[in-house]
Amino acid sequence: MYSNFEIKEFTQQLQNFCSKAQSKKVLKNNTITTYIKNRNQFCILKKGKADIIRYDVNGNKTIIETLKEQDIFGELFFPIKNSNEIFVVAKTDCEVIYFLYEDIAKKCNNSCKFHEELNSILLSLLTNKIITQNIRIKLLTKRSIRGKLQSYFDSLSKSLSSNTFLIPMSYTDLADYLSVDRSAMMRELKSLHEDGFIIKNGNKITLNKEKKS
Amino acid sequence: MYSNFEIKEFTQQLQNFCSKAQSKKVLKNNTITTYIKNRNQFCILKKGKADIIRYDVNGNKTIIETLKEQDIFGELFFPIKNSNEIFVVAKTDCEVIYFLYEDIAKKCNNSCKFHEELNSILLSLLTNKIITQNIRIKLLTKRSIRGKLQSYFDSLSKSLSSNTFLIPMSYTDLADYLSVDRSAMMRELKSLHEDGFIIKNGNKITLNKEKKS
DNA sequence: TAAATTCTGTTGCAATTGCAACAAAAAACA
DNA sequence: TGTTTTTTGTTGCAATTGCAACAGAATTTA
Repeated sequence: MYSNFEIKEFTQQLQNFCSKAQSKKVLKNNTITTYIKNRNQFCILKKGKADIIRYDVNGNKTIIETLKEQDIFGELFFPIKNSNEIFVVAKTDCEVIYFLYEDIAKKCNNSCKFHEELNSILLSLLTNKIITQNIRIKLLTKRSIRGKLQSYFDSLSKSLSSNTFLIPMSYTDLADYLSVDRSAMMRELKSLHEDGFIIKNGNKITLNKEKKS
Repeated sequence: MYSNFEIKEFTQQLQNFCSKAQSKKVLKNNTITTYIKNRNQFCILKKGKADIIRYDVNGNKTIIETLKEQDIFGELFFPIKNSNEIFVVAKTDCEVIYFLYEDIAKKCNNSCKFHEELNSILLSLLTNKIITQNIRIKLLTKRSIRGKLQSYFDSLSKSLSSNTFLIPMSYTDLADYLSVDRSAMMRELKSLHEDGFIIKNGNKITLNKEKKS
């Protein structure tokens, strides 16, 4: 598997190697891409943060995924029925590489080194995505809001190697991400604080390692 | 992307091409593999059905994934802390191909056609996995048991192109898969039936296309 | 800098869900 | 085949969660 650094190196150079890979810059709060039926677009987030969101028929918003640098996304992963269902929205100013699967992933006749490496890089990116999704699924399968919060804090704490951290999104978005009611989540945060599992100070959380469950 | 048929063709021949890919047969209810820290095993389910399950500290069982033929799994996708956390259990008699990532995915010097194709096939398998996971996530983010059931029935109905179908697992397992209490789920099934959204007859479900929500 | 918008924190209340427990049916086993 | 185990279907009750609504803080926009 490739390291984050190697992947970054490669994506930075992608356009030099392949004219089919295009890039664009998208300002904060703008739509990076919508999901279009029967198009097979891959995108790699070169810079910035973005959310993949869905609006259901009732207008309820769900954050499907939160994307960070080097994350991959695109229609290939969502066989959708109707367009206008899924959007990718820039949370900060972003830079995106995008290309069609057909244009780039097929073997070229002269089996160039570039395409070989691209294949390997894609493998790495996809594996990373699967890992991220597994973490999300683990979290969503927790039966209670408390369990979801603890699972989320746990993975955040692990990935940052610290018991104290800032929640990297608003509590409103966190509720969407955990797929629970915001006010119920706030109530549960208070209760976790009162029970001594966490210390909450605004969006700064400190886990109490003594108390585990 | 490769079709299911092409992938099947390829996996059947995998062992002829590569001595590192091994296979084994596992009888129903036996453990196919446990997840071992720092080992990078890929497995492809050649024949049969299997579940990836997790037991948490309280002994609660969660079905993380249900695997069917051509599905891919392995440690690469679960960065786990402790072994003995995740198991893959055969639901029917199974045949499995397994190999270490290191042994097989690295470029070989003579850039053989086989490795090139393997890389492309892996890309296809991983993409399929991501799609499956996205369906699961979509389902799990539904806030109510009713929503989860409808989302599940919907995708089942679509993949089988029929409004009538048999649930491919027991209701006990379905509750695990949807991550809800079984008795509450049974209650909701009854209510869906009474409200005319479905006709339930044992494990046979018929969707009422008139009623949509 | 003022106005508008979004986010946080809170609460009461109603609806949903989980838990526990049990009997009947079905499936697995020996 | 008869016995054991698992699954289904049900219910009462308690706990959790979602919904609605609101005020104040913080942030964004003009």
